[in-house]
Amino acid sequence: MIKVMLYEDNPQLREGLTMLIDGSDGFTVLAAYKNCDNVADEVEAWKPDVVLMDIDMPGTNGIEGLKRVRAVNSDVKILMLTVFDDNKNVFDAIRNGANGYILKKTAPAKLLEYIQEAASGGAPMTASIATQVLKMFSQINASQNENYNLSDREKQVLQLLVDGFSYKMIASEMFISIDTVRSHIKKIYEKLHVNSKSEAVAKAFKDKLL
Amino acid sequence: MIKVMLYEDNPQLREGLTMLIDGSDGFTVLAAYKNCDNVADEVEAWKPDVVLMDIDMPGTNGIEGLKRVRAVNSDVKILMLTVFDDNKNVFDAIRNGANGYILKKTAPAKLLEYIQEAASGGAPMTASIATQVLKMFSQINASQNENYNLSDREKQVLQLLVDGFSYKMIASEMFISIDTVRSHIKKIYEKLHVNSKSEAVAKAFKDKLL
DNA sequence: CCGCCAATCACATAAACATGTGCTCTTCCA
DNA sequence: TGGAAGAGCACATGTTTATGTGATTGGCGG
Repeated sequence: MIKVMLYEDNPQLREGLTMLIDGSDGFTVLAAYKNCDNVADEVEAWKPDVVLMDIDMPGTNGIEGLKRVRAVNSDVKILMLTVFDDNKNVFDAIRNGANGYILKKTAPAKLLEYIQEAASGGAPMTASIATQVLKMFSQINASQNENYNLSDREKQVLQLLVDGFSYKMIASEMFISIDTVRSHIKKIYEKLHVNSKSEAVAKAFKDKLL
Repeated sequence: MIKVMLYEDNPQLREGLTMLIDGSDGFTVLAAYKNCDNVADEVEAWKPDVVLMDIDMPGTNGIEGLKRVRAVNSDVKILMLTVFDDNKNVFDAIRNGANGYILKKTAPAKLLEYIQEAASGGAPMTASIATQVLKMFSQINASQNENYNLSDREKQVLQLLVDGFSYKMIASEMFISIDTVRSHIKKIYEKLHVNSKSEAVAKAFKDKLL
């Protein structure tokens, strides 16, 4: 029996969902609230398996509610429920440890399926939400790997520069003379098209060279 | 009618999938290949709506195949198909523009549903895959924000340092004297606990200060 | 076998940086 | 109302970087 809690401000929807879920085999609704003002205490008291959390609620919204629950409990599964698949909320929800993110227009049968999946450790999400997530992901990793053809030795030097070593320190770290360090660094600058240490360091991070 | 292409090295599975998909209303299989060696040409020739691509194939694997298709066509929907929900492949697939990622053990009815969703612009994925994705996401954004209490002016200066400006350039950019730039930077170093420009730049990236 | 290139070292010079000390203003708030 | 903190400026000194020119060695491929 999967124990569910519900946070949804709209009375019709709250009742409808309660009836749907509570009336289905294998599911029970422990409680349903119209806002998240005391969500942390309530979740601790009822100890549900899954919490369905509307995002757009007056007062404490769903994202804030999510944070409060996660502050005291990282086990309970939390499914975010929303009308729109807008970018910012999806992002915030994911970042704060939501287990899934589904649209309100989801068909009842699907919804039960999603709750089931969440309870068993999966991360259900509507396909349109998943699209958002993938898009964000590829944005994050869009930065491209130009190669720059750094030699092994040059990569070592660059790594040490990034770690904040001075020429002198690099020399003693690598058992070479400081003048050799200079040559390597000059070469690195040419290859990266920069002309200062900090630009090289910045580029190393931006282009994920190391 | 959704036009599907198939890349799968296992003959049984290839035949099975072909029959399943081709035999279902609203779907047709244009072609099925056992490897991706000429995937780019083949996809260009058949112009499918959706490509089902196995990841583990001898010769050109699915990820490589994905890349090749994406090099010439960014519209066709590509669903990756695999036995394991292992981290690295999921990551690579997403990064290279896969539209969805599903497990081979997915039930036939589900599979058709997923193809349908992909064709209409969604990003279907098995719940276990979605879990992986969310996990990666929160890892990426796990980096903690120590604040360091940089003032607005100090943040500006740090930003310019990161962008490769010299003290002189910063001074003229901010309409202040070079000595003021020095004071700001000394203060920044104290707050970040570093003592060189490149360390500050590195820290700015690592801690996502800007 | 010769040339190319990475890696090593040397010397020299000018510019940029790091650090210290000390001085005004203004704003904010206890 | 007085002190803390941010912002601005000045001068001084020593260190580190950036850049140039040039040389030696060993490996690899045509």
